[in-house]
Amino acid sequence: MSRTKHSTLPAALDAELYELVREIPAGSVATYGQLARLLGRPNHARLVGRLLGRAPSDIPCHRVVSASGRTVAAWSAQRTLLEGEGVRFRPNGAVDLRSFLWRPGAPE
DNA sequence: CGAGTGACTGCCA
DNA sequence: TTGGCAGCCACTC
Repeated sequence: MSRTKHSTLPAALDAELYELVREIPAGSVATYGQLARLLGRPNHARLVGRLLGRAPSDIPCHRVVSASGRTVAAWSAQRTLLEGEGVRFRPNGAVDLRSFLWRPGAPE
């Protein structure tokens, strides 16, 4: 186990998170808190963000935004990628979650 | 072991 | 609608 015994979180958490993000269809977005909740850790939204930052390029982490619909400030390409999938942004620079928020289990 | 930091969230003025 | 504040957890110094 590379992970030290001091870790309070299961090592499988990151693997589950990556699979979850892969389930997000193009043209939809999810929030950090939403993913954290699906993982059974509603308070770990910040951890989700950290894991996504360390996530491999195979993960469409650009489909994850904050609860306000705000994209990563230091990641200008994220907005470009989302727009390329059909996601529209509001004048204030935030995603219109009301229309593009991913709904697990719902038909596309 | 304490303090600071961060791809966050929800409540309140 | 916008902005400020506290709570949250893991990592780094």
